[in-house]
Amino acid sequence: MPADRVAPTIVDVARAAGVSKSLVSLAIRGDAGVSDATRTRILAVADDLGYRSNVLARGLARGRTQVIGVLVSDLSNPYHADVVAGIESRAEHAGLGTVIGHGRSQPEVLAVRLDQMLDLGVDGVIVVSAMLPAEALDAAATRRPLVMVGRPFEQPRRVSVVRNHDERGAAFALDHLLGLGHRRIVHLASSRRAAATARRHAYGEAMTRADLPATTLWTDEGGTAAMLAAAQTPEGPTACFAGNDRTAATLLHDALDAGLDVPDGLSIVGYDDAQIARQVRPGLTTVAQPREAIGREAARLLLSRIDGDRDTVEVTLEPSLIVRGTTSAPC
Amino acid sequence: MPADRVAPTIVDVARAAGVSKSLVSLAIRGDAGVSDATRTRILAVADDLGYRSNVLARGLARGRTQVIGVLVSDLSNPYHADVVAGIESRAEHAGLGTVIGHGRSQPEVLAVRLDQMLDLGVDGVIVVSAMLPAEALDAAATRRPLVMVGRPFEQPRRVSVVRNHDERGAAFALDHLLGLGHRRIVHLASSRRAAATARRHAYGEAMTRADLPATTLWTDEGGTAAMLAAAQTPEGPTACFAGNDRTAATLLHDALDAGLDVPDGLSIVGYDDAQIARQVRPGLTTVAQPREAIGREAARLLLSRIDGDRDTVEVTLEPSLIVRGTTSAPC
DNA sequence: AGGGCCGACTGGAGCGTTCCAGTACCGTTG
DNA sequence: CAACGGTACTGGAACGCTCCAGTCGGCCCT
Repeated sequence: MPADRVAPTIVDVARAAGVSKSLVSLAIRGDAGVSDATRTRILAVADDLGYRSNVLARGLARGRTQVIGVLVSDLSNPYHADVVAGIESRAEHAGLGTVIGHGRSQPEVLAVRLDQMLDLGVDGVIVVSAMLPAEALDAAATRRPLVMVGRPFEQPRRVSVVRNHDERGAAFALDHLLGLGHRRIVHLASSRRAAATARRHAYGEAMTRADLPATTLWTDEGGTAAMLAAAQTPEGPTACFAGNDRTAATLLHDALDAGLDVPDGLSIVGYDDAQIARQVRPGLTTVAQPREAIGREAARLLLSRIDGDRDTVEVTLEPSLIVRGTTSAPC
Repeated sequence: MPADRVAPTIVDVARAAGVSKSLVSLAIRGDAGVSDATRTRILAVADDLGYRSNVLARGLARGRTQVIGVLVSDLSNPYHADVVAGIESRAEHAGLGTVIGHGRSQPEVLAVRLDQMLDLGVDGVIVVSAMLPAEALDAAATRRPLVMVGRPFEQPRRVSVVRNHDERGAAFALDHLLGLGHRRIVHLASSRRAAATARRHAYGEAMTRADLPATTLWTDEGGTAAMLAAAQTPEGPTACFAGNDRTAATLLHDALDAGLDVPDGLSIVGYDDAQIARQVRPGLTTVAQPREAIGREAARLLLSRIDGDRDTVEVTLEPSLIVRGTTSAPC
């Protein structure tokens, strides 16, 4: 294909093959009702000319582009990357393309990107971000099917949700610590969003069930320092369940700096199995979300919505505990 | 806008405003030649009806979609995220949308995504990945303007390139070490790709210029261990210039494990200012690429190509040295 | 007063598809 | 042998927009 020649259209193929454009269209889409001989001839000619069907024109005529959009709030978050990989593999399997919109963790940018993707004609959208208000999600959902990954900020209507079971994950973490023999376990929280809140509640319930007092400290109120000071007293906590890995990693650094031994002086469990959990030393014991599975499930739900299913559902997937080096029996 | 009503078109707006669809089109695109009174009336009506211009139809009619595509090989790489942010800010400034295609570090997936984005009708593509063969890039470049970020695997024709000045960055690192008084400086290499090779050569030249012997060790040949063993002898190296931060971080871990003091027993400099450079302790001294600037520059080049500029150029941007805790004067 | 010009606006063709209502031809059947 | 049904194929309308060639007044100039 020489440079800069205008791309061949279906009519060029039709003319070259000596048939009508309608027949070329049918042949290319693999429709029945085209004789085998004609089909192979048409396909050969199309290939020969370097013909590529124009998605814009097809989208205009059919109202479908065979492309789904994925809106992520933070590209550099490996959690998002894994979810996206799951989405892509499922979409690809169904013969759909995927484009990604990047919101740079800014709600306004996120909203703009969402609109842009819908304008571009995607058949549906998966939102991997908890930063968008319910009204923006609902507005988008009136245009195209929409599935959201993670706990929504507020519960939108008309939107399916896929997320990990935060309560269960927190319970895993607490069972692990309790099983090791810890009794004085503190929760270090750093966010008041939905997922963090669920984890915090589950912590409280696990402690209550074990007949132990629950204490939550907040990082934005100096909780990390308070936690460390307490841990160095004889009656202080022997373990900490942090709301996420970043919080846990910071605590770990500060603890080591303060001369505390981890895990022997203080056990730490995080949540998310973020990249940092593998990079700190000792490696962080944490709760892992089934990220790719979450992505695949989200794509599955979206595809069924695109195929006309009108129900919006909520799916929770099971997380799992990953034991690394920051937990041991209290001494 | 009640749910599921079909989206209003330009004709609906025209009818409601009592003008022709052509005039609506002109008014909406801000074309001159529409009286102010009529324009405001049309815009009000459009807004009222919740009209959104159909990008597919516009793209079909104009041959332009006002959207550019960004192809990245690895979403979870923060370097890529920063470059993308730079691209987006420049594109947004020019009124263009951005969609991202994700290649999951697999050349075949990358190629498929590239085709898909072109099919979708993007006006141009920026490739942030060195994994695509020159022929795939050239093929894509015959369809739309294409700019690539980073050193191409092989040099494609018809493609503009934006990258950091690896030679200069390596020279910064070496100047820093030499300035501190180091004389026995080893290079630890882990890749034979273009950027790594440029850094290696620049290391060699800097050493030659300082009249010192150059030694390159390869990680895939046990270079890290050899490096550490040598560093513990009296006449061994006092500093190491690593080809990238991942290699440097591994060396740092292993050095600390082996009981070597960093920086006093061994100084280490990395390259890239990856996330990990900030996470290790002590923080890694490294060379930072101007990532956002690279993205903005790539977008600028692409926009000018889209506007009809036919020249393909190659732009190198200046990196900078970031001094953290892994370098000090030799003792 | 007539011609020319300019600003505001219109109608229709065209972009590359899909979809629908046909047509032509063939073999089967009563 | 005419009616019928089915298969293979065709032509044109439609999708929602842009673009181009006009039309229509009103104003200025000579």
